[in-house]
Amino acid sequence: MPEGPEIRRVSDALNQTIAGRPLTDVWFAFDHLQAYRPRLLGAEVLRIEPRGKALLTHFSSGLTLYSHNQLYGRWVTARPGELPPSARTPRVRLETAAATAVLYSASDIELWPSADIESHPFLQRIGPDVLSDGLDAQTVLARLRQPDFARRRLGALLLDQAFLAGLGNYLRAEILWSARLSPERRPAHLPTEALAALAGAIVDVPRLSYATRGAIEKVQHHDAAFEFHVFKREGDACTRCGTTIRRIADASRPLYFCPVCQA
DNA sequence: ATAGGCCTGGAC
DNA sequence: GTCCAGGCCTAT
Repeated sequence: MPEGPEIRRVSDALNQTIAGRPLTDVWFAFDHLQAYRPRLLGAEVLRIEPRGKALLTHFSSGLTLYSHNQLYGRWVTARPGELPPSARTPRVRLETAAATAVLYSASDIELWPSADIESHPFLQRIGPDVLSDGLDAQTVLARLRQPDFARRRLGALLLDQAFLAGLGNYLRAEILWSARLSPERRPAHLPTEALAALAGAIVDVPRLSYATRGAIEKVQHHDAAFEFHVFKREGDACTRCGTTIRRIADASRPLYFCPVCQA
């Protein structure tokens, strides 16, 4: 599940179902991980921690499961003993007395000593999680003003996990629309009010998505309140000014925007 | 900054 | 089968 809000939803669900209990069974599709089964059986699932788009599952036996879903991985929970029917490839199964959690399809799965997990290359590289509690507009504003970030085009900057972890292709489009900014703009050249609007959108838009169940839920349940104003809406009328939404390639990814009210 | 590759699933 | 994708890494 792609971006920060969706990852955090998954993390919430796993914390509510399998955390706080000992593992009654554990299974990995990869032999080099399955070898750790004896060290995990009976260990407690302490908590599941989102870090940008990665998830850390901490166990009481001193191991941490690092997983990254890329575009295709997916965690599913089910009643204990049951395996959710899926055409996908199961890669990890965690079982407690309360629930089963299965990770499908993901290819980016590792077990680390919990004490060393912060030295994981991905965690070393990424910036603060955009959805973390302490992240406010002031913090984001200060980060936007750091010279290395301030010079970048917004279209590319917002995708860079080293700037803020958890933003992705739909959030960058919705943030830029919300702040009324073109992807060509650069923080260093923005007037103060525009910079403040950008910082505000970076804080608010992901939180709105998370609060309204995440974009993926919209596809699955058709009742999520989070609305795309531009993402995948090429050809639609801009909800703000009526102009036709356009799609271009930006940083090798599709980017949707309103050519009139985003300047 | 950009292209290409990797991995997997889904839409066509 | 082909192409694309809400991601990320490496090479240029």
